[in-house]
Amino acid sequence: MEIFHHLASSLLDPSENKARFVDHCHALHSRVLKLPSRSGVNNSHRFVALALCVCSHLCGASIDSAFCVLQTMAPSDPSAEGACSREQLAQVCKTEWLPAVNELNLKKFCNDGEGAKLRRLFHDYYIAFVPSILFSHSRAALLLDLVRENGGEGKVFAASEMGFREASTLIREKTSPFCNAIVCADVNLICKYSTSYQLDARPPKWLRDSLRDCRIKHPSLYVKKYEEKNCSPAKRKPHEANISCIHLPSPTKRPRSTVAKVLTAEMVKPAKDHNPSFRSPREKEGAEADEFRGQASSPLSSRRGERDSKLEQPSAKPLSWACEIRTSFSGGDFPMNEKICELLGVVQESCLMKKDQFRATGYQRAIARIRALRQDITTVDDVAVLTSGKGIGTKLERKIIEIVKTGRLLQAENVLENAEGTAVRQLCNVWGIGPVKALHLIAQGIKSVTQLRDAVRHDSQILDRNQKIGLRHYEDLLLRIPRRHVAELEKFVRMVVKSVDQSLDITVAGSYLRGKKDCGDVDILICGSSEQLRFGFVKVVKEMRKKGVLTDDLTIGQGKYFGIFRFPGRPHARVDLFAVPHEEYPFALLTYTGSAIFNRYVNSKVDPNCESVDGNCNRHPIFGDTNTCLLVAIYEGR
DNA sequence: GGGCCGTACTG
DNA sequence: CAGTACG
DNA sequence: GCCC
Repeated sequence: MEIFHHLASSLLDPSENKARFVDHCHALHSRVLKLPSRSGVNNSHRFVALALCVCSHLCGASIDSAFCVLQTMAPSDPSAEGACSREQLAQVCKTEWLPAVNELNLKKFCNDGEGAKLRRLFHDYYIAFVPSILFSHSRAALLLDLVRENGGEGKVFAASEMGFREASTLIREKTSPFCNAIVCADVNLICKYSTSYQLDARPPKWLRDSLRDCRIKHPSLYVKKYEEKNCSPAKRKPHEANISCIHLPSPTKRPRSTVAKVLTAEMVKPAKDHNPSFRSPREKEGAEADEFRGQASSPLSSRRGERDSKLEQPSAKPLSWACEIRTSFSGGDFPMNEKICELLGVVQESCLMKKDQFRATGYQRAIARIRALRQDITTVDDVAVLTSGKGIGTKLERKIIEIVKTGRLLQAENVLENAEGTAVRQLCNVWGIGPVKALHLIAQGIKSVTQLRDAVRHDSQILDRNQKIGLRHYEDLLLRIPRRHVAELEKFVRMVVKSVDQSLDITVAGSYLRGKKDCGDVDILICGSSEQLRFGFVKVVKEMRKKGVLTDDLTIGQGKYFGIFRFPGRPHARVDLFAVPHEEYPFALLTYTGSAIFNRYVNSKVDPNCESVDGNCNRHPIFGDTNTCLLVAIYEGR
């Protein structure tokens, strides 16, 4: 019922309407309780389904979009992520609720104004989510932002009015070039997103114009030079509280070329020009393509099949962009996959402890790939699904088969029994302590966090400043942060930021933006012009400290702040603040949204020899061709 | 057998 | 510089 | 660990 109250309070202002609305929902609610239970569908699923129907009915939108709206409005509602698949929910909607909801005619509770408000609300999410079929949902936010900033919004995205089919066509027509144009520009540029270059202005007019018209204006305009800035701001230490400004952009250490880089006109070409498969999705069918499609489609597109048959949607778009990386799927119920990931995770961690980072990366990629799967690996035959792609070779295959067959992994058990390994693992969980430090400590006879605390009491020299902070909050920092708490922090920080400078705004990036159901830390981008950030960023930090939310500072660097926050009555948690000038925003958002594995993938595509205008400069690996993203399911980390 | 991301802070 | 961290 |  909470969902309905939520729904009612967000949508219906006059309390009379609201009460009646809730009454009707109560009626539906009691109807739910009388329904017989069916396999895989419990009553909480029914509530969700009911809420979906209400949404859908009120807005005249598809159940799928309703799902997105609902998820956003009540993201932490546990029933929304239960074992019931989206397909099942849709089924429940159709068979059990849609008639009842239509019959009630809930629309009468919204007068025109409210109806418009509701539609607007829906519309906003629609914009944000529809592209998530074409782009992964985390990139969709980026797209949305860029599109809005460039005034392309209204016309292009009258999505909810048109219904899904037209919208998706439009988006395919318009937004892909948009996205390609900005974010994908030049991989080299993206990878240097924040610190190496400074654009003159944002958004440059030439770019704005061509985005608005979806056309290249004057080719010469697209050639832009990015010159190295070599200012070197003074270093500041976190405990020196009297910092008053930061320097943006950061001083640049350019590891590679020093030659000016260029953005070529190619970056604003529509995607179809680069990507022959863009428009002709069904060209390369074949078993491999099918499997890829099945494996790596985004959550929304997983229902494509159904929609196809129902609406006869002309061309279900296959993946064309490498950014459509499937994010690991938390809503599913794949016990064996989880088991495999858990056991491989143990081994992965042990590799990390042994400083065998590359082996660890190997495991990490494999785990991410399995997490992204939406089919449970229960038989040895299923394992073939994994080995046919990249990232999982013979040795991992053997281990996975072992797990599938026996439910155990000998190697993992050995690791867990190993006393030293356990000690290293525990110590490494302290923020600031890595494998080397852990081994040092063990050499001193310190084998657990408890012992470490004792030891520090006697000799505070054994840990540095940050490690002590990490140790102090050891237990708290191990906890994952529920989305709902992140959302609250977001609200709070935005409030603080606005109070410091109206023109600044924030974006919560990281795993939150990737839609994870909980997060290890919170990454917040504070966006504004360089000038405003220069003082504004530090003020924000100070202000938050003043309000008692920041309990410890870990580091304060050029435009970044790592620290620890706590809301009263809640555990401490890690928060990262990044000052992001407008001109860097798309790139910063891209990197800070991650995942880490995705970033590595992107970075690995950078051609170090690319130093000037030439065709090779503009490959588009992020939104690139399907062929390169078969691997991609594995790029979603935690 | 050799590669595996790029960057930035701390001490 | 190595170690640790960020995505 | 995987991939070339």
